[in-house]
Amino acid sequence: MDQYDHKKLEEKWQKIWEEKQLYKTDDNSSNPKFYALVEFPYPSGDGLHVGHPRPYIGMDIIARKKRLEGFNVLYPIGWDAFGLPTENYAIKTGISPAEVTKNNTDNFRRQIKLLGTSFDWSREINTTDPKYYKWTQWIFLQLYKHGLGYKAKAIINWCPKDKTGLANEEVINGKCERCGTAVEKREKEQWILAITKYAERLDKDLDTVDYSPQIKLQQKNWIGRSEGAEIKFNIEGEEASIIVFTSRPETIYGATYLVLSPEHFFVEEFLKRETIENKDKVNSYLQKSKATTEIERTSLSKEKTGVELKGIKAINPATKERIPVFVADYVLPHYGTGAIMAVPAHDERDGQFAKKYTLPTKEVIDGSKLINSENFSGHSIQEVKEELVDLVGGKMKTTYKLRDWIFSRQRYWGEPIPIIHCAKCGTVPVPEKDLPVELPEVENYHPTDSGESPLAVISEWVNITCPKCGGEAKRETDTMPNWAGSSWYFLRYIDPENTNALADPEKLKKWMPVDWYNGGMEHTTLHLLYSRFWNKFLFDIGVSPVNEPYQKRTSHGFILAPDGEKMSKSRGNVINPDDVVNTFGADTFRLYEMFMGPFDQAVKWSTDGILGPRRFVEKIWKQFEKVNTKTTDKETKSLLEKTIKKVGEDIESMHFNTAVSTLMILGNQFDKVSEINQLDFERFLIILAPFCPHLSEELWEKCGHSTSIFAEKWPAHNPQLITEEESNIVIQINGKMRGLVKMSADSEQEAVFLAAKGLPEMAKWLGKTEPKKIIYVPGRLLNIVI
RNA sequence: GCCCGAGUGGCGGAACUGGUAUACGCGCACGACUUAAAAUCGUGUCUCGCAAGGGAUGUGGGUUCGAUUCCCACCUCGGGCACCA
Repeated sequence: MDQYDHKKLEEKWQKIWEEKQLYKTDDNSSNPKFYALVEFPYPSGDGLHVGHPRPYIGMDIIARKKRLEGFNVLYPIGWDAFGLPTENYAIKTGISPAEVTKNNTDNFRRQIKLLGTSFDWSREINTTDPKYYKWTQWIFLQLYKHGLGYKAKAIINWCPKDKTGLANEEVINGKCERCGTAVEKREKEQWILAITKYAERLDKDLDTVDYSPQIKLQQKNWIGRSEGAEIKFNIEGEEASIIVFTSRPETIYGATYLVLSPEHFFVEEFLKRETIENKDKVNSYLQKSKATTEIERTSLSKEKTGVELKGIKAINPATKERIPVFVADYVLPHYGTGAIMAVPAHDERDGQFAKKYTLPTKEVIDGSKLINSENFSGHSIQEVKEELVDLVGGKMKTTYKLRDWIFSRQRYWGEPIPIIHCAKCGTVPVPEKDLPVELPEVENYHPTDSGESPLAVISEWVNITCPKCGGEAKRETDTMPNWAGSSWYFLRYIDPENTNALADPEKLKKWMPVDWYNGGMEHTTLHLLYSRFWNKFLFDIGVSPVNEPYQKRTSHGFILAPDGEKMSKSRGNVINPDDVVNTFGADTFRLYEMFMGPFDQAVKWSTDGILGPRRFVEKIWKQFEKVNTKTTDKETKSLLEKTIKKVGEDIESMHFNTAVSTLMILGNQFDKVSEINQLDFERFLIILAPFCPHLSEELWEKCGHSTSIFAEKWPAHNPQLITEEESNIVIQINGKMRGLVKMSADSEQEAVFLAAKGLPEMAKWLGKTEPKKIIYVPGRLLNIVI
C-alpha cells in the first residue's frame, strides 16, 4: 500500500466533486428537504483564521450525514461584505471598498474550498452586489410603506475634531479611536425601524422554535417583557402631569418621590419655567450625565446621582401626598416612559438614592400582603393590583426593554437608503423600478465635516428630480447598517439569481424554514433578533412563507490562539488554516477542529494536539490492508455497531468531540485484530466520511466502488449485537465503590447481594454487621449502607 | 453593573435522566526496532501511602445511601450590553 499523501488525495477528490457537481442542490428533487445554514463570514483583509472553519465543518458534517440519510440538502455560503473595516481600509489606502471586497472574498473562497466543505457554490451571494442589495433596499421600502420605518432624533457618538459620527467600537474610554479627542454625544435625525411593534411576537414565538435554552433565555431577556402599569402623577398647581411606568404598581403607597431621566422631554419644559429655583444646578447635572455611558448609569454598584427640580412637587395619586421630583441618570429615557415612581423600601436602586438624598422610605409590602396602603392593606398583591391601578386612574401596560432599531449610518460602505427628499412632496420612496440605488464612486470615503455620509458631496448623485412632482429633490445620503444584508440572506440563497423578486415564492415555500442554523454566541441577540424581525415582517406581507425563519438554532465557541488570547493580526497570534491544511491535510484539520473540545465552548488551538488526529488518519489508511472477506470477530463487530449508533447520535447533538473519540476507539480496536470484513469496514467508512470526506472517498474507491461514498446510505446499527448478556454491576459500601460483579443485567437485588457477599474483598466490610440499608439500581449498582 | 455560559490530571477534554471520576487525544517516562535519530509499535502515567486505606472535579456550605451533575453564597474566566461583525 502506498504512502498516505493528503495533498494528492485531497486535490483529486475536490476536483472530482466539483466536476460532478456533487454538492449542487437540486430544487426539483423529491427527497425531503433539509436547509443547513451557517453565518456567512465578513471577508476581512486578514483572511481566514482557524476559528472561521469550526462552524463550517460542524455543519458540513451534519449536511453530509443528512445527504447520506436521503435528504435533499441545501448548504450555501456567501459574503456579508458591507462594513466598517473595509471602509476604514479604503480611507487609509484610497483603494475602493469594492475592490478590497473582491480581493478578500477571492481569498476567503479559496481558503474555504481547501477544507473540502460541501457548500453549493453555485448559490454564492454577496451583500455588496447591487443585484443583492436591490432587494435589501426593496425590503426597506416595504417596511417604510407599512409604517415601520420612520425618522427621529437619536443620539450618536460625535468626534468634534474629526467632525464625524463614531461607532461605539471606535470610542475607546470615551475618546476617539483615531485622534484621541473626547467623544461627545449629539442628536441627529436618523432612520429608525420599529422593531418594538414586533416585540410581543418575537418574545412569544420563541416557544415555537427549537433554540438551545440559553439562546432562548438570552433573547427573552433582551426583549425584556415586563407587565406593569402606567400611572399619571399630577404636578401640583399645574395642568402638567408626568406619566410613569412601573412593574410594581401595588407599591404606589410607598412611592415617595418621582425620578425623570435627564433626557425626559419634561425636564427641558420645566427649565423654561420661572418656578424652578435651581436651574444652574440642574443644567450642569444634565451636562455631566451626557458624558456618562449607559453601562455606568445603570450600574448597581455605582453611586446614584441626581438633582431635585426645586420648585415643583408631584402628587401621589394614591396617598395625595406632595412628593419631590428628581432628575437622575439611573433612569433611562427609552425604557417605559423615561420616568419612574420611586419606592425606596422595595427597590434597591431607589433605596440607594433615597438614602443618599435622605428621602422618606415607606414599607408597603410584607411578604405577599400589602401594608400601610389604606383600604388595600392586608390584601394580597394579586388580588388588588388591578383595582389599585384603576383607582389611581392608571392602566395596565406591557413594556419591553427592546428598543427600536437605529438604522442610519453616515458611512459610505453600506446600502444607500432608497429615499428621496423633496421640498414639495416631503419624503418620497424611490420607485421600485428604479432599484437598486447603486453606490456611486467617490474620491474620499471619509464622512463629511458636517457628519453626513461621503455620498452627500457627490452632487450629481444627490440632486435628482422628485419621482412624484418632477421638481428638484435630494437623495437620502445615509446608508444602512451592516445588519441589513444579513437580516434576510437565508431567503436569497433559495433563489439567488432571481431578478423579479427576492426569491421565487414556490421555491421559498419548498425550502423555508431553515432547518438548522448555527452561529456564534455573539450573535444571539442582535443579528438573530433582527433577522427574525425582518422575516416576520416579510411573512406578514406575504413574501416569506414562514412566521419563524429558523427551526433550530445552535451556537459554536471561539477558537483562541495557543496563548489563550483572541486571534488577531495585531497580536500576531493568528494560525492560518492554509498552513495547517498544507502540513497535515484537510481531513486531519477537520478532525482536529471537531475533536479539540465541546463545539459550543471556546477552546485554545494547540499545535501539538493535531498530531493525534493525524495519527488516526494514517492508522485508518494502513488498516485497509487488513480488509478481506473473512468474518470480523465478535468483539470488534459489537464495537462497530456501538460506534455507528454513538457517532450518529453525537453528530445530531453536535457532540463532535466525543464522536471523533468514538471513531478513534474503534480505530484502536481495528489495530488489535488481523482481519476486518470488507462490508464492515465500508460501514465504518460511511460514518467516517462526514468527518474525513477525502480519505473515505479514496478508501471507498479502493474497496472497488466507482460511485461516490456520498451516494450511499447512512448505515443502521444492529441493536442485538450491542447488548451484552452480562454487565458489570458496581458494588458500593456507603457510596464508595468496593467491588464489581459480572451478572445478567436483569438480576434481582437479592441475587446481586449474594454475589457481592461472595466477593473475597467484601468480607472485611460485611463481616458481622447487618447492612442498614441496600439500594439497588437494576443492572448497574448495589449500594450497601453499613 | 446587568443578561448568558464555563471552571475536572502537566495540557485539550470524557462521564447518558444523581450511580465505577479522569474515556479519547497530546505530552512525559521506560522498553522494542535502528549504527544513530526520526517515524512506528508496546508498557506506564491524578495524588499521599510499604500496605490497608485516605484525598482530589474553582472556594465555602447544604440536600442525598450516593453529587463533576441538584440547591445557596462567593471567586475567576469567556460572550453580549443595542453604530464591530
